[in-house]
Amino acid sequence: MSETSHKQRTRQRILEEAAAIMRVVGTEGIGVAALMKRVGLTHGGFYAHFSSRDDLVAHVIDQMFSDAAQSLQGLSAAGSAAERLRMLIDLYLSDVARTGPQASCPLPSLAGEAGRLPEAARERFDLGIQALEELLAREIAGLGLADPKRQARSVQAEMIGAMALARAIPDDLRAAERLADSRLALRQRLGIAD
Amino acid sequence: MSETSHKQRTRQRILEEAAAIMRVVGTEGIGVAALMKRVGLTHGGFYAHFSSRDDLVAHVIDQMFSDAAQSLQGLSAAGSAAERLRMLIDLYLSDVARTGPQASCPLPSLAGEAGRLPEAARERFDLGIQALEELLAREIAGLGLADPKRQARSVQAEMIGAMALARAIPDDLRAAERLADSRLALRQRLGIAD
DNA sequence: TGTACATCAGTGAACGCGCGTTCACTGATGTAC
DNA sequence: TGTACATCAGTGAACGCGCGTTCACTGATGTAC
Repeated sequence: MSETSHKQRTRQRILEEAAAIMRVVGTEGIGVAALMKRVGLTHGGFYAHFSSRDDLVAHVIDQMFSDAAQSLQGLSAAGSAAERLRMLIDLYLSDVARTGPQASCPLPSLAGEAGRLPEAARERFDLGIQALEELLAREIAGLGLADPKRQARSVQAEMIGAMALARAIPDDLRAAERLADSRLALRQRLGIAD
Repeated sequence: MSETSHKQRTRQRILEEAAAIMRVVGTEGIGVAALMKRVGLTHGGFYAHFSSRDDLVAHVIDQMFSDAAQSLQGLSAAGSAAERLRMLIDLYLSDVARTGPQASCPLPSLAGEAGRLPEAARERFDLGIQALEELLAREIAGLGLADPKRQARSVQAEMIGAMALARAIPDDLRAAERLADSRLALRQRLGIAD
């Protein structure tokens, strides 16, 4: 018998598949049946793992944020605050994150619909907003800039807006250019353009 | 007989009602029957005005952008480029726009789902992105700043991200603070804080 | 080691419901004489 | 001015469909003896 039971592992597979899909198509972009088929199961079994579709969505939001947090994990070790911020910006606004959103931050694609999410999901979403805000504020404080909290919120707004816009632009080249523009603009206004 | 026929006026009423609603709940947030009821008609009559729901959505995107353009119309007359930009930022990121999105820009709430919109709607959305980008670039060029196009894209990203995030935050006070933060940050980095 | 049985993750048919769409009809409006 | 008729915006019942959810059942797994 393993620590994590077969059932727990199945639940996790459902969550990860749902997170990957909903990051692209939104929380209403896929149904229970289609999701379970992707996992390789039938739709009836879904309710052995989640009490309702809304319950799934709430947990998926959590999953997305912990995926994103994990992909930023390696960062904390790097050298100076400036280096860490440059890496964070380049990672967050990378073309990989734009086109293959496997573990990218859910904020850009879901912020617009957050207000209409079920209550539980909305609260978790808000926690995710605050977590990123605090992470940014900590690093910006490390740069010695004035008013790091305000700066962090402004930077967060640009990062999220830039990614949302880039994904909305049909032309691939212009979309990529957008991200490059914001990567540069952010470095410049934080004074960390090397 | 008036210039605009009764039918044309009805069509316009449907479009305006749909634009107001979809700005808040997204393009998939309301059905044909509920929309027509809001207009004071029955759902069957819808197809005398639009060939399908997707057809409506495409025209609604247009409607949203021309509403937003109209609400920025008065701006073009004002004094210096700096004054016009300050007014634009304050209008775009106002609390009125956040809470009562009657004629506010559709970009913040719809950017996240733009990639999944039907083709026609997606293209019109892209035109709206470019129109705002060019408006901003023109004004920023008027300030005499270097690389106004790149600056404009960066500013646009922050404006859209700030509004999307503010709408996603459940706490009213924190949401309003977000907007105020970005209004100030934008003025500062454009060098137009009076 | 081998058999009997309990457990329970997963199956798949069935449900009620709301959706987008169709269509035969109604009844107010405005023109023709 | 008054009547007869055509037009057509809007009505509302009906459709097929996919959704979230339920539930009686299956069959593989692992424990008891």
